[in-house]
Amino acid sequence: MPELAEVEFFRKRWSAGHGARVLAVRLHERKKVFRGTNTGWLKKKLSGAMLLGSETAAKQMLFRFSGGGLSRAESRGWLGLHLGMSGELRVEAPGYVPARHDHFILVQKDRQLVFNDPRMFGGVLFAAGPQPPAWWTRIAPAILSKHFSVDAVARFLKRRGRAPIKAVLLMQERFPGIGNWMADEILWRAAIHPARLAGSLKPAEVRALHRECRFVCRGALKYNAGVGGKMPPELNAFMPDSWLFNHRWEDGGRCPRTEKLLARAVVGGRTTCWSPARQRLA
DNA sequence: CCAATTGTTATTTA
DNA sequence: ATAAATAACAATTG
Repeated sequence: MPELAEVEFFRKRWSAGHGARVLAVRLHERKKVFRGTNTGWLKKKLSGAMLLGSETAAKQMLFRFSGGGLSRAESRGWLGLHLGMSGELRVEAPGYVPARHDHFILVQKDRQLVFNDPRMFGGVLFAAGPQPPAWWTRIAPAILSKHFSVDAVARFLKRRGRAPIKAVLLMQERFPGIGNWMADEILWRAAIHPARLAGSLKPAEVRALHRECRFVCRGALKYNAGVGGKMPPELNAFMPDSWLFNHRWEDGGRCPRTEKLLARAVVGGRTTCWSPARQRLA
């Protein structure tokens, strides 16, 4: 489910708890989402801590804490959440009883912040120290930042020249936050067939790809991230019908620009939707 | 029972 | 050695 904008959408839900203390941490320590994380330590550090604020980068979320079990020298706690394929964040009432797949809960006086992930491809990370940890600072610069230049994209496409462009768009090291539907939306707008080899794109196509990456990120954030309270299956209600998004899963769906039938196949290992009338292989 | 799923990573293949 | 393809992870739904 969660790509760039949905991740931002879920982070905003938990911002209800900014400025409030964590009274208790509830977690299922043997669950896969805690792989590589010391849950006893995390629990100790966060109990009594103040949730200061949060941010997103790509598909990651970072929540900042102070106080609680953190020492004076550590100063800050850094909670990283990744939603994987099926994760979501919710806010529940103080008396809420954890349900199936609620793997991690921050209990506050007026609410409970719930991390739920049935398939557990997501993850919970934690670090303590004055500066944010490497797993956060190493995330590639955002597509909507000035570091995402046509040149950088062109160089990356050359380096990954023999892979299908669809697969390359999913590489977080250069296209942070892009997921399956955004990649298809970008290629559809740029009129590039998803199976084209990345190294075969002409300069004009690389420029179009760069432009549409930014357009789709902006639009996704505008339509998906700012809408309060609604769950993702309903998010598409806010996407314009002029986007591929609203047609891509529907059998017999038609391209909003050509009205011709859309095609679906596995490209680069993922189910891919495109408009054969707009996106040609040659 | 089979196939599908908006993600990532380890392993295998080329 | 490098990069691309594939399998695996886990749970649920159709």
